Amino acid sequence: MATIQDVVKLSGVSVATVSRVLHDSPNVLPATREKVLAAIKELDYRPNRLAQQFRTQRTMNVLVLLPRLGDSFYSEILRGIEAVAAEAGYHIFVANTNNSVELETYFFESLIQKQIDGIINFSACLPKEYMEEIASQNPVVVACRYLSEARLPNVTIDNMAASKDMTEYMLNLGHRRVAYIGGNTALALYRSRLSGYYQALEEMNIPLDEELVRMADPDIQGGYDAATGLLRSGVEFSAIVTSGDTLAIGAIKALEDHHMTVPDDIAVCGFDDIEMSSLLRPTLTTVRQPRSLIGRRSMEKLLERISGQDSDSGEQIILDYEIVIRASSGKIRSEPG
Amino acid sequence: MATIQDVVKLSGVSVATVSRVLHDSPNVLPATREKVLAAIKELDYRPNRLAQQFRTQRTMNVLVLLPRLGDSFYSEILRGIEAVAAEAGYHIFVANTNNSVELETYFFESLIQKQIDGIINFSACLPKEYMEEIASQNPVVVACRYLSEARLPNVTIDNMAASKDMTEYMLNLGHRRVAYIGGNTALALYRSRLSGYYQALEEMNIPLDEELVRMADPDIQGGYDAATGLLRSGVEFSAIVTSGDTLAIGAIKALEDHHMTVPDDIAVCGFDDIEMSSLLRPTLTTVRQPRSLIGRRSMEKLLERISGQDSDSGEQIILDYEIVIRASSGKIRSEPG
DNA sequence: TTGTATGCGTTATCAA
DNA sequence: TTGATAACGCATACAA
Repeated sequence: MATIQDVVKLSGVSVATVSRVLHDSPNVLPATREKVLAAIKELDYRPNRLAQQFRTQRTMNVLVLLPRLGDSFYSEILRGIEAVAAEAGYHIFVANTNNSVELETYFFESLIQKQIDGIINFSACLPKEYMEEIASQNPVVVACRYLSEARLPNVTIDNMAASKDMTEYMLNLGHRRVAYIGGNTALALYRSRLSGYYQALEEMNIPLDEELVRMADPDIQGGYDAATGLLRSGVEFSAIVTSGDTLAIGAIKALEDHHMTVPDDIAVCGFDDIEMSSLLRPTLTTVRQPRSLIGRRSMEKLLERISGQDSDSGEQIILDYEIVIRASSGKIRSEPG
Repeated sequence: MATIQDVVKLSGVSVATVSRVLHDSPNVLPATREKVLAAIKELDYRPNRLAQQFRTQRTMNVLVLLPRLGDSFYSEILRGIEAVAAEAGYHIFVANTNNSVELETYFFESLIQKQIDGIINFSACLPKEYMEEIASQNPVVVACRYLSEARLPNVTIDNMAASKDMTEYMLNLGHRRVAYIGGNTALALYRSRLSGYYQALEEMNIPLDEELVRMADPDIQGGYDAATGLLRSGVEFSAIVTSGDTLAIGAIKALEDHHMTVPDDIAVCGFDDIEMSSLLRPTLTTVRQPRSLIGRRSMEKLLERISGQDSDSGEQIILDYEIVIRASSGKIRSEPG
């Protein structure tokens, strides 16, 4: 690879001038510029990015941290992020944290060390205080995670309200024994959704039965296992609210395997509206998050943080959600079940 | 951030010694090591990665290039890659090319410039010759793409044979008018699968009707549109072979929307065996790729290339596939047609 | 066993 | 408008 020194030799000017040409500095004579450009072309010279980044502390790269790559929930979000990033000349890298604190720490170290210009974090397993500390000094946006109490840029829907709305919808269908299958409440995200369920019950004066509340890995298998557990425990219920579409899909499969019909025997609803949810039979009633917008807003916010315009690092961006009624929730029950 | 110079001042030794301690060099007196370690701890000193990388030309980072992030097909592959990478102390970054030559070029430039130590490329939109050129000088593994003629490390199944087997299976069920919905044949991957279809027809002496062959975007919508086109054209067929599960899923949806039953009216099969395929009704008959193994082997191969053991850059790794029979292909037809 | 000094390729400051 | 030169933080060859 040719270096700037090679260009210097061939063009007969100084490094400073080559650098000026490279960055379209105005104070270069056209003739000089031509000479330099010719040399660059002849040598097929391209500036060494690592050296540039080392020197300038800027990479024009942004990292998106996902808890689990391949969750289709994130693909549309990423498209939103990429659209905004491309416009601003940034490139997007994605990394998988597997909800591992170690991995997340590694990637945040990359940020602190300026190997990347910013992080949009959908993972957020690190302690809130630590995240706030880092976010106060580096461009960080947390999306779809954390409670509103966190003092850092945060793009999300109101998970509690959405879960409450969804639960209320089910209750209004006439269900009184409504089970809940949720993700690990160690994550604020799932805690919020569970609270929404609690609140809906409370407001409608329906007693809470802890037997009906199950925690599961937030995937199809997790939903399957949790629903199986509910059935085996013999506890009575006519509907299941979940904190994720994959959980709902797994639960439906378990119900079917136990010869029950959804929604006729048991009504089910999900959360997220992933692509699959409108394709499976029965189609899934769920909460739709504005995925493209989540992506766009997150990246816009990050760009503000990167360019330093935004000193208020505690801003929350709460986006609208939408309850999507499909087949899995069924119709109104004539008599409460 | 503290630098190595700060450690030098605090510990009273030279940079060289600090560096030795940092890299567990044996030739350091225990007492000296203690002093340095104490200083490092007190200053919370962490080596600047960018400077290290710039100096050593090594990053311990590997990039995985995907044509489209969020395709669940890749998630298990990535787990395989990550498992092998973690063992070797490497970290995985993922980037989306959207099948854009520009983006892919950008990321390969990152490789050439040593911003990353290697690339596993599932995208591969660049001209074969260009890729071969880069791969001959840099650690590159191409996976699930390209023909076997390419002279670079390549991990894949035999797409042609798999597609031929799958088509033969459908023909053996008694179908004679078998349509094909495939991805863009600009990609060798889809060319191979289409050839498999052709070969199966030829070997069984079934005349080829080009009206039955459709090209589509390799997603659900693409499959839906292509199947709709087939139905509207009025051409006769009793089965559809596809070059991807998403295409098959879209096709099934189109058939259902036209009041046809799968597999009773039309039999359908996919390719890849993505997660959804065993969950949708009807469950999908398809070709299963050994995804975890594809990931592991790709990363192993890349590590060999990185450590330079492997001078033979043309090695092909062809893995086994498996035909998975489920509901969408239906049973044997008593009378052909 | 330890220290000195050089260079990696670039940008940026200052002087001319 | 241009050039000389000093950083950036680290690793390492060589000397001591």
